[in-house]
Order: sequence, then C-alpha cells, then structure tokens
Amino acid sequence: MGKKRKVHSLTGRIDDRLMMQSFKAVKRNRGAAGIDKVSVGMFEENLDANLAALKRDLKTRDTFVAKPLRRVFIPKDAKGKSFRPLGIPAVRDRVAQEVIRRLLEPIFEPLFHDCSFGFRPKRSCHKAIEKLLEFHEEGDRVTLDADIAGFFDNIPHKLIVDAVAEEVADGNILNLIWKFLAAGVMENGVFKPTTIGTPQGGVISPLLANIVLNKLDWRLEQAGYRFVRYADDFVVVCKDRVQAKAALELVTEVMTELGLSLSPEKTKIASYGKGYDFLGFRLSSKSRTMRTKSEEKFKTKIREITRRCHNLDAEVIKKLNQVIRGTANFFATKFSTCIKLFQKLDRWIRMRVRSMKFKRKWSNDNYRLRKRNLQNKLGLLGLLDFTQTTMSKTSR
DNA sequence: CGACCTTCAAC
RNA sequence: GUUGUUGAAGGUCG
Repeated sequence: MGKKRKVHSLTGRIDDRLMMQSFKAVKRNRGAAGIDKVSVGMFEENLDANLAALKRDLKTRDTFVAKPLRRVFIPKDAKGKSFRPLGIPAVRDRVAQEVIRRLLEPIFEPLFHDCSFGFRPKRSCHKAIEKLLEFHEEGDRVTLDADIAGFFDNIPHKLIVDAVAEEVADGNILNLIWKFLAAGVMENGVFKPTTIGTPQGGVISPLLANIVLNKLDWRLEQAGYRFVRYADDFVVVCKDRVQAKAALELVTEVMTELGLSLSPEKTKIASYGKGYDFLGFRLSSKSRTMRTKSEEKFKTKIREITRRCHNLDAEVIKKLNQVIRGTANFFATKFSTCIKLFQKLDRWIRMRVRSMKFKRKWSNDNYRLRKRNLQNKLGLLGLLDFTQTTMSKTSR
C-alpha cells in the first residue's frame, strides 16, 4: 500500500532540444497564426531567440503568460447551422503546449486503459472497432452508445489539473497547464475569460481529455463492463438491455462526478443485430459499412470536383483519384463489407464524370471518344480499385 | 530515419 | 478564413 511515486521535476527536462522538437512539430501542421498574428514563418525568423525566451519563461515559475486564444467558428456538419468554437493559441503558446504535452504523454500513456483509442499513439478508429467486434463475437450484442455533451467545452479546470497532479508533483508544470486553460479568448475584440473547458485547438487538449476520461474507463472496468472509448464517444458492450440500463446509470453517475453530462440525443441503447453507428461506420452483425453521413460527405466532395461546368482534364482526374484513394483507404478494412456500396458509388462517379463538360477541338470531332480515351489514359480509378490493393496488403 | 507535397478518417 | 491530437495511404527529395 505504498504511496504512488509521482514525477517531481519535469521542468528540469525542458532543454533546447525539446524546444526545437516542439517547434518542428508545430511547424509541421502549417497552422494559422493566433491572436498576435505571428505566423509560424514569422516565429521562425528569430527562432533561436524566440525559443530561448520561451524556454526561460517556461522554466521560471510564474513568468509565462498565455496569450488569449483566437476564436474561430467552424461549421459542425456540412450544411448544419451548428458551429464548433475553436480556440486558436498563438504559435508561441502552441510550442509551449507541445513541450508540456511531450513531457506528460509518456507519463500518462501507460496508465491509460487498453480500450481507450482516441488521440493515442499507435491507436486508431479501426483498432477501436476491431476491439468492439471482438466483444460482439464473444456474445454480447446490446450496446450503450454514449456521447458526452460538449465535452471539451465543459471539463472543469480543477478536475483537469487535479488529475494531472495525481501523477505530477511539479508545481511549475501544473501552473503552466492552469495558464493554458485560463488564457481566455478574444471574441471580436473583446476579451472573455475561460473558466471551464479545454480549448478545442489546444495542443494538449486531447491528452488532457484522455487524462480526465481515464477515470471513467477504470470505473467501468471496476464495475466489470467491457467498452471501447474514442475521445468522448464510447460504447459499452452489454449482454442485454437490463445491463445496458445499469451501465447507463453508472456512466451518468460518473459524469456527475466529473461535472459533465451525456448528450441525450446522441446517447442510446442499441444492438449489434439492428446495427448502430460508431466512428464513421455502421456496425451490425450482418454488415460493417460506411454510415449514411459519411457517404453523403463523400458524395458532396465528388460533386464539387466533377461540376458540370468544369472542364474535364488531367487535374480533375488526379484530384478525383486522391479523394477516392483516401476514402477507400479508410473504409475498406479487414472487417468492412463495402463492396456493394463501392460498386454503386463507382457507377455514380463514372456517371458524374461522363456528364462533365469537355472541350471540342474542332466542330465535328468525336469528343465522346476522345473523352473516354482521356479518362482511360489518365487512369480514373474507382473505390474498388483501391480495395483490392488493401485486401492483398492486409493478407500479407 | 528526416524534410516537403497531397488525400482520407475519427473526435 | 480552419485549430488541435491520432491513425492510414500515395508522391517528391535527402
């Protein structure tokens, strides 16, 4: 029953190499500037001096001041009128957060539950679903599909810092996290303090989310439930509806403790027999395919590329192939049963391409023939062309 | 292994 | 204008 050994000096690990690695990581994303309008490129102009100053501020207690976040609203779903509030930290602060993230991640990663799959290295949606399907194959077919209401925006700051403090005793680091959380936002020129939530757009936010929800994971484990969690979206696998009800009760209780609540619309008891949506797929005992929303998103994208008024050329085919490759790559997995859907979509894509505008070279040119030749020569591919390559790859 | 470019997906 | 973490694929150059 010895006391858990905490990590004491993380601050001491902040050196020039870590600073540089963190900057490189921020640069790789090619993200936009924050409130101070300093772009990554501008920060890089005096890189050594900027990193040195930042390192000093991070290492000496109560020196670092997080700049307010820049507020940007992005549409949540393609045509919906709901918006997601982004908080974009200044480039300097993104580097700072990356430094802290790199220090914290190795500490918390081993403590996380094996069934937590979101935002974690070497884990993915596919792995999450594979685990879920394993559970179903072992017999349990009723699911509690739960979603936390406004998760990132509603986690209490104290809860986050306390959760980190359970493993980290370095007061300076805890202070820095507190400052990131309480940086505030500038919304059309007016400063608004942030008293709750972790910024959507913050470098450490995903890690902090996992640190907090790790508590939920182990509570479920302790109660004997099997589940798969991806960020704030999780499925508890149950043997029947009675057990699912009980699971819902436990989850609700834990949510209250964490100052959170479930989204009533997105939380439901379903079954593997009837099927349910999770991480972009529609999962059921008879098929695992794209969910309707994802199919619509894909179609919208194809429509944009193959607009009737646009001229069919090499660029269009290239762009189409990129999108098709990417989509097939995600949805054609070991477990998915997408062949029929892909056939349908491929026919639809070819129809779209056929009806595109195509320049006539001379007045009585057989442009249909030239168009088809162009299509073949430039190699327009279909979703199915990519599934075959993924199939042969997965079997190796 | 690294730099850059493009795409897809989840949240 | 659009941030962030993670995973995947393809390409160019070392």
